[in-house]
Amino acid sequence: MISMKQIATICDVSVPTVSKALGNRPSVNPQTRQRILKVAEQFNYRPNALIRGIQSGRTMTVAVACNRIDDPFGAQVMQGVLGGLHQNQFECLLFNWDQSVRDGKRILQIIGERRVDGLILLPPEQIPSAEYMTELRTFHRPIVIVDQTFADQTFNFVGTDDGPGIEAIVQHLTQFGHQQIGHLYNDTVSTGQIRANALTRALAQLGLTIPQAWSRPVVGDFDDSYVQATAILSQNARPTALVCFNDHVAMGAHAAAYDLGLSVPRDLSITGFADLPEAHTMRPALTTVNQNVPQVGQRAVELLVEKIEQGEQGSQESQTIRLPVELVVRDSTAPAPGSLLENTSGFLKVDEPLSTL
Amino acid sequence: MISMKQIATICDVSVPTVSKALGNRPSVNPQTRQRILKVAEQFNYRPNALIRGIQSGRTMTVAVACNRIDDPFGAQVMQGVLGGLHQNQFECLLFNWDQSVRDGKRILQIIGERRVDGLILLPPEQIPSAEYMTELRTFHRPIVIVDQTFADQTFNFVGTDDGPGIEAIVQHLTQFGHQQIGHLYNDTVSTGQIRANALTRALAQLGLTIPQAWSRPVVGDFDDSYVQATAILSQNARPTALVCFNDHVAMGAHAAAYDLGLSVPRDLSITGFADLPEAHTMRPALTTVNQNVPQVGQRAVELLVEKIEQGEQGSQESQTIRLPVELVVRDSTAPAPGSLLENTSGFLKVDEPLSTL
DNA sequence: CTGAAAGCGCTTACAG
DNA sequence: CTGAAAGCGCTTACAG
Repeated sequence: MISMKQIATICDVSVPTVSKALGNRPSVNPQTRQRILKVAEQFNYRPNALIRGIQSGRTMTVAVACNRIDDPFGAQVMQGVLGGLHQNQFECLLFNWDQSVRDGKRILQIIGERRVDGLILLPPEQIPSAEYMTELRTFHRPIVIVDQTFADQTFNFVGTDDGPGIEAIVQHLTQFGHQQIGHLYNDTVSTGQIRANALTRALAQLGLTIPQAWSRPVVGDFDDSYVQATAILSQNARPTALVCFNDHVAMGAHAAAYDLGLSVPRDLSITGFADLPEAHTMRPALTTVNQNVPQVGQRAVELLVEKIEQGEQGSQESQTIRLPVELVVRDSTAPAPGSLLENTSGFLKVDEPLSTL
Repeated sequence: MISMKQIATICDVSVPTVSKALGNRPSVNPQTRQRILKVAEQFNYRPNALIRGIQSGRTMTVAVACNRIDDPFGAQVMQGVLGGLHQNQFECLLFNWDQSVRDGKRILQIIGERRVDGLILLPPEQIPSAEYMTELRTFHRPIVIVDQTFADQTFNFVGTDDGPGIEAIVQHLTQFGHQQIGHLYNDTVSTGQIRANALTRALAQLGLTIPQAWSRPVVGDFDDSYVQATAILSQNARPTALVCFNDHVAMGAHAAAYDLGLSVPRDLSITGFADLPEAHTMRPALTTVNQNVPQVGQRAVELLVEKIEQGEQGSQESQTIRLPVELVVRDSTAPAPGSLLENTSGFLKVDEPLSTL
């Protein structure tokens, strides 16, 4: 690739003159500028962004660390992140955090060496290890964490307002006459804890509780929830509705019900959380809470860019942003078997948001 | 971030000495080295990778251009790509090609400015525009294109051996007694064309053809195929099996069948192509062809790295690599209604590869 | 073993 | 309007 020095030689001027001409600075003779521009064009000159990064102290690069890029939730976040970064002229350096840690390569070392301007952390599948947290602390540029909060949270955070989502689900199910409600929860992540608490609270207000036998933890996604749902649904006494931690857990529950010969939603209502594309494509389509996942990614970028631009003088306080949700009623929920409502509420089955919370 | 110069000042030595000490070069007094290492450690020194990139002409960065990162196929590729890059010590600069083009920002300009060592191109959803191709030609470093070939292909390519996959599907379906076969094809991409041709040919060898009424094009993914499948399945005479371009098209067909009250696989067998995670989680689980998608991504990286390391002297010929596939028989296919085989072949329903082609 | 010099590809004062 | 000089953070001969 041609350099300014080479252009300077060709045009018989000095490098600073080339720099000024190409940088559209005023004090250059129009004719000289033309000559220089023409040569640059001809040889397809590209300014070296690495140099610019060194000199300005701004690489216009944001690192994004994910666990698995093929996790549909993370992929949705990424779509928003990429959009936001693009709008702000930043580029995205993508890392698999687990992979680096597994190899004993410190991800923040790489990020530091590359002088990225900030870091977006996609939700780890589990509460991160102490090692992970310690490493985060050594990064002296803005960080935004997406979706999950950590115990001793002092990070910028963008996620979802989980509580109201669960409340909307409870309202929806109880309006359908469900009283026998089961729960597949994930208490290894903050969203799981919040949702579980919200569920218990919302049900309690209606005088309802979830029997131990119908409440089971899931950690992994599909396969694990398939096993746990099978365990719940194989009992003599079954719940009429199953509230699931997220859409993937709901898919596991759906598969378990299907394989047990149960009909969803006739025999069992199922709810998810997230509103991934699969919620729309599976059959029966999934009643779930829309988290507007790409929007979460977009906001994460906006917050990060704000922090980057504030630099050292900005308030060092970390911000927490939770985006609102909406219940999306589809076909995986129906009046409880035997309830008075049964066979009367088909009109509620629309594949669009019912309410904004 | 502390620099070598600052370390040099603190340790009262010259910058080259610091460089040698930190670079583990021999000719440094052990005591001097110790002093330097200690200070570096203490101030959390990180060598500036930008400088290294400039000096070595190798940024150890590969650009990956995708259309939508939240496309599950692309995400699976990415998982393999990230793994491969990590193994080879490269980092990944991720771009959304469409986004850049839409904004009139030339992606290769950015890539050029950042001096990436190579480019991996994830499959565009449609045959790329002339503009896209022209831009590609101006990039003078190795490029590997994944999954789709282009008309005037002279690029390095890693994808799937599509033909045998289709042949395996045909064999499987006809063994199940299917003679009335429908087809949802996508002839806007190279894989779609190859698969469609392979299907026609394989059926012809068995004396079978697909009636016009049962053959429909799909371009988009789920929604489009839902519409097309509904059109096919709403006719008086229905096929007993539907061969779908890929898993997402199969999901659309499955949803259409479900919504029409048809039972899969009793009334209709459906096959996909790819073996995305959804093929395993949907119900009935999808009979499909496993493309080993992450492996495709991994191979793409290996080929790219090879080309990068060869540099200018390597053969400039572009390579084409097609990975083998295997048929995965699950629950979306069954003996054709009315065929002699009906009710006799449950034993074939295993969620694992039947054969390696 | 150590450091002054030159260079990677630029930009930014500053002198002419 | 133009260019010599200094600097960004390094590395690599080379002289001492």
